[in-house]
Amino acid sequence: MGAPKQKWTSEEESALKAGVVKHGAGKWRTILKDPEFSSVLYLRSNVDLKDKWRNMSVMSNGYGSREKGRLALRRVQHGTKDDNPLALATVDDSDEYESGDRPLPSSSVSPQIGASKRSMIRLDNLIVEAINNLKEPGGSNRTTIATYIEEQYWAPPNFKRLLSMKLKYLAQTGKLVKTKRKYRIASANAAMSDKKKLPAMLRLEGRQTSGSPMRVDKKDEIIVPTKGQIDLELQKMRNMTPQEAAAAAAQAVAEAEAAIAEAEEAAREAEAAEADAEAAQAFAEAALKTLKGRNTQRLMIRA
DNA sequence: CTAGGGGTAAAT
DNA sequence: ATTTACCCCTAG
Repeated sequence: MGAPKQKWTSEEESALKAGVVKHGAGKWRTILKDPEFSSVLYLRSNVDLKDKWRNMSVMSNGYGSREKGRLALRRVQHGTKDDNPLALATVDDSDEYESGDRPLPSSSVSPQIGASKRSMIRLDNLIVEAINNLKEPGGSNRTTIATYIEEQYWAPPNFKRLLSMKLKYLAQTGKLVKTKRKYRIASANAAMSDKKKLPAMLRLEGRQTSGSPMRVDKKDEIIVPTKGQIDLELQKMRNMTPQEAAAAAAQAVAEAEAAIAEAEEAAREAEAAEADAEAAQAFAEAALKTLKGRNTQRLMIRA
């Protein structure tokens, strides 16, 4: 009935995102068929892709389609659920403080309104993915992480700055542990004030090429797709050559993300909706700019 | 096939 | 209780 449950790995999510950027949202079967992604997504069906994309959209953005009923006022239900995403600001500690010990008071790192987060899960995921995939014993330092992400994806102009900001933030909130300039994913039971929410992505990609005994039902098929939707900007991009489209889309997305982060940084106290609106606008502008202008050469490449 | 509505159930 | 992954079905 339901399903045996198989969490999507970050590789799969990345492949899906890259696939959407490359072929457009909705071309699930094409993405699946693309040798570029099939190595990662061969266990998923076109419907899985569609559903996953739906879930992802619903999460990050407001509501892609499902869960249309509820609105943004999700926080504070019965006292258990108030995570505090934005702990930045307040005290700007001067960078390095190497002692491998972070205090993390057991109660309320900072009061926080905790109502506007909905926007920046992306870079977080990228960082986690980078650390996970780099698999360096003591963790990875900022440069290594930056290099990894830059190689796998398209790096925004101010990426370095963003990354530093993010890293600092993640370390502050205990999602990452910083030791001697290296970052590790926080372990499940460490650095968690109370029972806040934790990354929960430290599973080690348990899926391998060999046929797993379970779940070999009716997967893989191959056919051809037709539609897509994402955004009007991306629609237009589809008329370009695949490479141009990929480059333009990648840049637009990267810039939109940068805009999101900056919007949040600048107006941390503003509503999430506000930031989202700005991001959407930035996205559109970036897309248009890229469209009519230069052909960026950078592409998203996945091995 | 795809979008999207609806649902079950496993994780958290 | 919510989130997440998968399934199913229908209309287009």
